[in-house]
Amino acid sequence: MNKDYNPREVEKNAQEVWDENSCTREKLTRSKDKYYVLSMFPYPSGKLHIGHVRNYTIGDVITRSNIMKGRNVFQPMGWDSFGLPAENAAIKNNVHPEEWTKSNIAHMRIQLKNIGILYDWDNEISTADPGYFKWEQWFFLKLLKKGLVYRKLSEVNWDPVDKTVLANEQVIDGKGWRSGALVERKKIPQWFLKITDFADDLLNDIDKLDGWPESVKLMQKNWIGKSKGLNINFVSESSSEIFTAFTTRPDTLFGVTYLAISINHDIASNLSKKDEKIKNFITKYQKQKLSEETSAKVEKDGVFTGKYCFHPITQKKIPIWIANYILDNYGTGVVMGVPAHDPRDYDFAKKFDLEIIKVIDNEKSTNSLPNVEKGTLVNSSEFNGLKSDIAKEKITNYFQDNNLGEEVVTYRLRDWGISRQRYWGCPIPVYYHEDGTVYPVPEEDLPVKLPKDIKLDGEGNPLDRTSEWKDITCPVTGKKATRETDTFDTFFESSWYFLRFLDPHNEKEMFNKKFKSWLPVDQYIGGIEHAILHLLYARFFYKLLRDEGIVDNDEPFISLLSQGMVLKDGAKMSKSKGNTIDPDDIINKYGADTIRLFILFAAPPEQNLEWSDSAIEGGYKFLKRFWKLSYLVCNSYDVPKNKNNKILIKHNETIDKVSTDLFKRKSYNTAIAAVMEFFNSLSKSIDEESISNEYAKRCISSMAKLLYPITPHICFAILSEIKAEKASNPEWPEKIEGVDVGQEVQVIVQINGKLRSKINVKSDLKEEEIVKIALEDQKTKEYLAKASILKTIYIPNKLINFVIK
RNA sequence: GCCCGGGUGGCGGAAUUGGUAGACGCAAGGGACUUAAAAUCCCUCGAGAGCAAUCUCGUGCCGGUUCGACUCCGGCCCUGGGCACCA
Repeated sequence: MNKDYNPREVEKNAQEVWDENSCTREKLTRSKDKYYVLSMFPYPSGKLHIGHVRNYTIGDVITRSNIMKGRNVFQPMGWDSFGLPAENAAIKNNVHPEEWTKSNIAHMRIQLKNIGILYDWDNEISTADPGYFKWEQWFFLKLLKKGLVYRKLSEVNWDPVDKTVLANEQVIDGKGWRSGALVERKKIPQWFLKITDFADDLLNDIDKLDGWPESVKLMQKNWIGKSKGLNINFVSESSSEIFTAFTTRPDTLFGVTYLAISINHDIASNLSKKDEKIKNFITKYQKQKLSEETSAKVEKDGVFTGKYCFHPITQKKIPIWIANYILDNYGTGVVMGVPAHDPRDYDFAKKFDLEIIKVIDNEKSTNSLPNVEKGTLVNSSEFNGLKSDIAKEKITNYFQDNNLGEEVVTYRLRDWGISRQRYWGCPIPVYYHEDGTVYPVPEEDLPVKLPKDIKLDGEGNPLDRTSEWKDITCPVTGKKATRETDTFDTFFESSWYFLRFLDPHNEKEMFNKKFKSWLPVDQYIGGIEHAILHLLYARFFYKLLRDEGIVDNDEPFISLLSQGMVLKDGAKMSKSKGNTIDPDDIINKYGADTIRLFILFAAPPEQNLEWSDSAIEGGYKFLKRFWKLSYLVCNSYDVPKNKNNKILIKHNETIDKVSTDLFKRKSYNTAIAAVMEFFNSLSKSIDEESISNEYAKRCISSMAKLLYPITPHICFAILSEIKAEKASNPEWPEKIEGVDVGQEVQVIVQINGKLRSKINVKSDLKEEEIVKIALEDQKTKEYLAKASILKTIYIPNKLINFVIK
């Protein structure tokens, strides 16, 4: 051990030892005490960013602390290597996506190794590897056979200049990012997975996810959005046409003053054939994207169809409009307009001067409309005076009994569109005959690989333009055929990667059943931005795998830690803002332990983290002090006798505290604070020479063990110096016995809830005795002098509150 | 707009089940060491009043519940994430 802390040397030594001792294959043969730690694998964008460092440091703390507790921990790492940035780089720098991706991976792998994370590198995977994506093609064909996959027309962002489909992020203010052309909506046939068949399964199983944050579970529940409502039939005046509107608020039925239908509704397109005005309206808004967000925010617009229908109860005539804010992928694409009780309908009615009838009364509604709250019905004939919930039920029954409508259950969740018109993705393994018939690629021809020789210039879809790849002869019929040129959504790859990690080199199957016992993943760690889509798709995929008998359980991730983002100057780090931090710079300057320490100390894991250059310096200083003190204790501290055991009590308290923080609370910042506190006390005891050499060593060793999961390199070096200890993955420290009996505790004394005094008492005293001591306390006496005690509240070992007059 | 988080000193944060607000750290100020600087070490550090003991106020804003509220309830403001083709 050198006198001075040299992170570069310390880290190199430790990493060499860990590298040599890795034996993943042997580990995976045993499932006793198995613990599968998974951090969300990165997209290989080129450089690790601080968010990755945070994610992977948390994963490593969980991994190392569990190894120390004797668990058999598997922690893999790989690459989510298909995706848009590779194509963008190809267009910009004329480099092949594969080449670009591979060199990024090579660089980022080194970066990860430099942080000292204990990965099972033998099991590394890359999703762009045909050995990986072969199995998702194989699985897709299973689903196709089962009828869980279908094709339908669906809208995309179409850049009319580049003749290409754009991702949402490539559309800026409605214009294409490269061409600047006004982006249009275009309907093309695309593949879908029937996730809606599993809506109830996905919803109900959320209750099994005890180890997930409530917020994430709630977000998923709301996303699935199961709701009971009523499909109401409105009969048209002029013909026998029926408009079925879905509503979750039958209680507002008497407030309906118009009917609004979506521009994509069949009736709308029929009318547009005859009416120029309607045609223009539809053409205009068909070019614009309509999401829930735009539906809420868009300037409401509409066109009157000239038609009316009858209110199903009052028989009043109601105008039918085509409106730009009606979603056609939720409900029926027809909405009953209730301006008084829906903000969007309100805006619409105001603009077109439609009638507004208030039918719900509550405290809030006295003078402000629209009012979405429940309340008591008014202006609703025989339903007047009923509360919303009862009215909903009665009105629903009325409709069912009179065949005017039907109670239905709807979901917000939509089927998962998995087609992407991109080159850098996994080819969808089907082909088409000239008549359009779909054929699955025979299993023995899998994987369908990507052609290497392609032209990527931002125009069109390269696969569509590569006829050597696209045009084939049908292996079954010998007829001319063309391959599917769409590739999978990259969420497809990340929905099952945690299986493949266990058996990455298997050429015969997706995943061998002997690894089943390693599932589900015990601890999953990743960014909160994935709370819905990725996690929902992975849960869905797991159920599909279960139904195929590939896995045995219902849910893939037992416990989930959703980490917050890393901010600089209050904003998300991004290249455009120029506020990025390169982890390499920090590691070069201070070492990996410092960045690990800082990133865990600066904020609790699930919260956003504000980056600070000066605070990182503080972490470095602490490690230097820790090194210096350890050196002193190991080399030149020689005090034979222990003078008091306060510091030993602190030793024990710190072990308790850090154990709870690491294993139960996942509160790494407070665990570090506790160790720092202990360090300060120990430092003082050593200065005062009140602790013996033997106990000082014991304290240093415990501290190195407590910090081992967080700053493993320096702790490895210090434990090596103490010699008696196992330096690599040591055991979790134990308390010193017999030092903390008969402790004193501080009890605070409050008068009317205000802190007035503090008393020290033995922790095993009874309530009466403690109250007696408190009443004798000088300060308390002063406050109680002229008062009478109305009530005494005692919280054991914490406080006494005298309520006085 | 909707769904889910967050708001506490100059800054990052702590307070685990409603019970001492500000642990731990950063920055700042003062001091020691040094020819000097760096490094290191020591002291002070929410606001106001007071010579002091000490007192009053204080956890985004307004109100409520409670002996007691950063914590629970109602309303509002600001801010981060998600809204289905970024991953």
